[in-house]
Amino acid sequence: MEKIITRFPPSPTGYLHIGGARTALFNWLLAKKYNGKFILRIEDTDKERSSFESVQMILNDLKWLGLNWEEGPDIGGPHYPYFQSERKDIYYKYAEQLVKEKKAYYCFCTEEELEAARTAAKQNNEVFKYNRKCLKLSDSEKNELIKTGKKFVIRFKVPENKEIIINDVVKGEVIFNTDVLDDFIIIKSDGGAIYNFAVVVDDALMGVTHILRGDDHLSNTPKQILLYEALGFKVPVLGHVSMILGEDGQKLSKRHCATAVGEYKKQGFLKEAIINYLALLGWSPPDNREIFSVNELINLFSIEKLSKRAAIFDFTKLKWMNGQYIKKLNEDELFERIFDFIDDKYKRLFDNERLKKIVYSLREYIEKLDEINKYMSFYDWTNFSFSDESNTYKEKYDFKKLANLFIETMNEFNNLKEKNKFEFVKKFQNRAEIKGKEFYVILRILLTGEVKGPELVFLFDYLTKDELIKKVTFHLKG
RNA sequence: GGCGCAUUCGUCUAACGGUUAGGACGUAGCCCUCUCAAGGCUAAAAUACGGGUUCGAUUCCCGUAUGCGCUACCA
Repeated sequence: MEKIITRFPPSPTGYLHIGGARTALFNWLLAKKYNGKFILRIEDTDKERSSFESVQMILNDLKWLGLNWEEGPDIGGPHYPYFQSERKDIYYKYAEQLVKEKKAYYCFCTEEELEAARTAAKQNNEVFKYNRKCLKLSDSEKNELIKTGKKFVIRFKVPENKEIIINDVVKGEVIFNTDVLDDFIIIKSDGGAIYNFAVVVDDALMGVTHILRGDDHLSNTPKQILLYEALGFKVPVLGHVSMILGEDGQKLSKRHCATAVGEYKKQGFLKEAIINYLALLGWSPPDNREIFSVNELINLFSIEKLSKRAAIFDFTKLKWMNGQYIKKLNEDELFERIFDFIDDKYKRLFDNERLKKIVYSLREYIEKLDEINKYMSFYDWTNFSFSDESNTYKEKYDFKKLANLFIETMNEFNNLKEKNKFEFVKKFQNRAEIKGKEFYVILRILLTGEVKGPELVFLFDYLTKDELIKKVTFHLKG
């Protein structure tokens, strides 16, 4: 079997979009599954909108997700260069070839002329198609125009009334008639290639065998197939995956939630969770499972299970999945990955060993790494404040008195190791004379000011006797 | 406007002519429990509409509706 070669060709007009990441993932999974090759190519034919910063961001985010490539702009490869902006000559060469074969022609019509024709067509309720004015130009007329320095573009001569059949591996057979197309431009007046031409030349030259991309490209595909055929290239396997939408069914945008992969990283999403969630958005596994490691995804991935439907991005489910991954992390892994998210305040309060254990004790409470600080205050013995929910208890009990009792009792213990903490709690309960569950509510308020939170026993596990006393002392300060 | 694609619980999806239409997130309830989470169990919740084809349609075909995409010297 021929080696599978896939690619991801982002245009560097911003950060890596979550939808782009999914497209990259599908292509990457396909390449990995069949021991193929995954190529990264930068589509920066539009100089106005492209930037080098974007290239950097996109590369970083892809690397962070673990979607590595065998050929690309930073590492090179046999089909160098991997920036389309540096491949101008190649495109021009192939365009000239088409002109020579009379499959394409020079067009000297100005943008203004075309715009006028377009608006005229619109007014008459007609479909605009380029009128092939320049196709009728004689060689001498052409040469004359070129001599005067008149700018020109190269147009592809679209065959008339021909059916183009796309055997899309996702959508199935899709048929277009060439009559809906007009002679589209392949080379701009500045000599640069238009997207549809550049992709075809690049994919063919780079030996790309399978293309999975957003279905916004489906309508471009007949043009591309025409070009493949005209250039004598083999048409690769094509699959158009539906797009990712926001909760209102509109294209996913910042209005809905974060769209940049980098933003998810910043919020404390694990790359495993993002990969897993994205894989399930538009693809389904053979069984009912939902949590998959990257290797499992590589094994299970198949084009046949790609969905035709557009999918709405569900931030809540992503969070749930992220929580699942966080819970699976061991103490060291969690600490390493969450460290940068922890407030310096807490890093000063606890040494790393203790901080690691404390963070681990909170792993079931967070769905994103950046939520950790919200729960860290539970352990903060340098601060205290009553929450609103504790008000009714505040009226019922004298916390000043309880605090004194707490400290008095605590001082009878050298430390809180092992059984001591339970003995202390029992002793304190007896002296406080509060029965059953209510006692624990009171103890919780006394120690944290809250009526809810992580298990109280953690406090006795990870804070020292002195720290607990200091914490309770806040009640005595008026 | 033209062309194309899509349409199963609120959301992601399974069922490739025969199922009580399955799972997951979310929601609600119960259990566990010092609270909250986590976990376990249970419940409510879907085949857009109208025609065919067929013994039988979520599934195949044709319309309609709705949504989306393309229709650029953007990608």
